[in-house]
Amino acid sequence: MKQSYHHGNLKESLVQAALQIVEKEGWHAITLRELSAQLGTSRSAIYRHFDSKESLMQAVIFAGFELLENTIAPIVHLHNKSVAERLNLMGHAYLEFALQHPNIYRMLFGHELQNEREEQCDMNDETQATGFYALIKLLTEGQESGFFKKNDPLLQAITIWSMVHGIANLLIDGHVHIQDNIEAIYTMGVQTLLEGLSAK
Amino acid sequence: MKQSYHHGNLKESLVQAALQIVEKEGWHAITLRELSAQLGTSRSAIYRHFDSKESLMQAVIFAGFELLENTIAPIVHLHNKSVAERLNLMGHAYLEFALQHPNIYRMLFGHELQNEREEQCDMNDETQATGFYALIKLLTEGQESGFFKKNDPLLQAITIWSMVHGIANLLIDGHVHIQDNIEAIYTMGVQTLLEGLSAK
DNA sequence: TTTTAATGTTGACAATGTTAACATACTAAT
DNA sequence: ATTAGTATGTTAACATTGTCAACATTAAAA
Repeated sequence: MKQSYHHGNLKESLVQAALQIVEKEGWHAITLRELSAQLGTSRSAIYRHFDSKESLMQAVIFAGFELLENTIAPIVHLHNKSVAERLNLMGHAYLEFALQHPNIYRMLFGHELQNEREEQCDMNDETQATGFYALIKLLTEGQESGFFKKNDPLLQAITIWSMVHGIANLLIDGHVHIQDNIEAIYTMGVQTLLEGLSAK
Repeated sequence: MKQSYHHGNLKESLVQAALQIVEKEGWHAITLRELSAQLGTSRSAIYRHFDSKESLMQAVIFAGFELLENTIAPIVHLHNKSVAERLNLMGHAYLEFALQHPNIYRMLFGHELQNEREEQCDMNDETQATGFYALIKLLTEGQESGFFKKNDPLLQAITIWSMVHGIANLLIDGHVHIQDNIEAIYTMGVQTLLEGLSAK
């Protein structure tokens, strides 16, 4: 009978409950009415904490990026591993995140929430897009040590990201159905990024 | 005053009008009521031709894939060009399609219409996924002539598709903002697919 | 001509995000 | 401690959407 009139922690609870719905059913399944019901509040209590559903989604997106960052960031700092090895681990962790949390991944990188994402995050800010800028830094390091071709590291980073993002999307959106061969696809992608497809 | 009671060509008109809405505003903007209004029929006339909105979307998706096929297919048969050149042209045309018709591209490859897509198209059918199987055939040819590394051409095809699909998605979903450098990104992608990023 | 099938219309329903008007609880100043 | 003010929560209502049922009109078939 703790049904106090005030929830006490509604704002954060809304974000977390929403994030769980995203994880399970995708962000389209988020319904303000069901969300309220789940938390035992009324339909429009949310409007005391967020201007709109869009505004709530911004917070959910932010929480989602934190999950991704927490997966990737630790790998960057494994200074005992080689640049190549760290890149490989990053790519692997990134893909695994997409495959294990496809609905969150789609929320983070899909088109429909582009406005909400840009409102919340500035991807040109190095302190926010830490993963991408870590990738660039690793590539620069790798060039200096003679491991990678000398070239614009930004372009190289986009190329690598494209490959992994492409693999992730093709898999989670059902365009590629090679059972259990996900590892083979990833390996082929890495090998191609390093050595290319040309003979010799 | 040709306002005859029967439209005469409603089914096809619905698909075409819907496809135009997709092109301009994305498939989410499709509203059966507005669609009907546009065609001068009543809101539920559509149910004489399609079981549901989902069923209409299947037809729109099919029409969209035809557009893409018409862009790609001719290139496959340029037998006077080398395999490498044809692959390059295919990739370029594919990316250009995605950039010029982002909303159609998202409808065709996005996750939300996965059910509708699979209901309509069997991507494992060589006669339907002609582009993908043409890619595999080109790779097989290229391997035989010694241009490409000997390897599973299916995996190679997925790798190439991943790269182009990844570039397309990063660009049309606003994750990469390098003005006017789209060509540079594509070139870097192709070069990497061929030669890899490793030095030496 | 009559019957049947195809096609189109109108009215209604439930679900959703949102707002306005009202209610309750916590906080701070007197 | 009382009071005023603010933060938070509730209820009722609205417009929009896809969908269905019941009815209307035209075309095709017998």
